[in-house]
Amino acid sequence: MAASEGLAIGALARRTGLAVSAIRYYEAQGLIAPWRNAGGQRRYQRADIRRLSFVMIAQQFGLTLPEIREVLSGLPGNRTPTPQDWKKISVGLRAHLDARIDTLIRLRDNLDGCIGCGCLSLPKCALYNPDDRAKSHGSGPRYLMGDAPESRSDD
Amino acid sequence: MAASEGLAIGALARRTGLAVSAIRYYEAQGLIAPWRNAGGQRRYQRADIRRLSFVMIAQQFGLTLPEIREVLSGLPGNRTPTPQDWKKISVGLRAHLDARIDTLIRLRDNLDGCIGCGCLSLPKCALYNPDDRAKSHGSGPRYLMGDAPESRSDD
DNA sequence: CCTTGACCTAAAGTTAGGTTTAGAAATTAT
DNA sequence: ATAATTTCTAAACCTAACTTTAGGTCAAGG
Repeated sequence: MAASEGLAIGALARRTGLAVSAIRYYEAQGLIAPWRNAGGQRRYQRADIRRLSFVMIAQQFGLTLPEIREVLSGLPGNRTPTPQDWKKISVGLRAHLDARIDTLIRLRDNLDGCIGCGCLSLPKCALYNPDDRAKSHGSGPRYLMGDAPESRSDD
Repeated sequence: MAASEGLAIGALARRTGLAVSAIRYYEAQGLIAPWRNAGGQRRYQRADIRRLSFVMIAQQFGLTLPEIREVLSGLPGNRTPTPQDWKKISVGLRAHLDARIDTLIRLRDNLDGCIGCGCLSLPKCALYNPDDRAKSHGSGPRYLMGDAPESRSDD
């Protein structure tokens, strides 16, 4: 139990609730950068607990790992982040979340308008053009709404 | 151009904007059930345009394909769905959407509360327990928030 | 010293939602 | 009757975000 040797990966895992394999994966994705001890094992700073916590929260908000890496790059590299530093990058998260909420609310309003109108399959239906790409998760269909129907005879 | 022979898969693809491969995939997932013509090719009803449109909209709302299949099972099997039928299952969508919006708003409020408090890594932070599983997309971490930290010494 | 548990790397496997490819058969157009 | 499209199936491939496995090393306790 050396005082200032840093946390081993297992300890960090217990502190964050993440799997050890996930922490190693995050490192491969450039989200966290431990140093190595004499034996080649990873050692982490206590501040990394907070860093990983931030990653988990940002994921709940729907950000991808590359996006989170981008946000984290807003932290100072030369010193341990202060609460102010965290606050600064959290504001970016807030904006992201606001945008997602707005999109969903607009989608819901459109649905309300459509529930009664039976237009569900017309290309002009508002639900088809939420003008945000609604960037679906995963690697979804590339051709979503690619081209217009051949004629205007509808179904 | 036979009158009542049904739509070929390519025609349905053009009408919906989906890729042919996606339509076949949806069939494999039980979302749509065409019949076959004498030569073994798939033929679709005009009502299937609307069915697939519904699938696309539900996806934008964040439902998974199994969930969509479940919702679609609320349609009558013996006849072509009427606007009333569509309206009925759309109400279910609306509920789903409401729940998602509520979750995000609660998440946002928690973030607002946390931005200043610097608690980002404490297990008791509200952001850790949005009590909805916040079911992340993909096959995410199995151990999210699995067990509590060993001691209460925090970072 | 020796054993046990934690750690290491690299590679392969997993899920969701599809796409791509390959080779063959059915349709449609000329 | 051809030629050009479409469509068919099965299997492999793709991305994201991880987990699992295999085989070997490090660290701590007795």
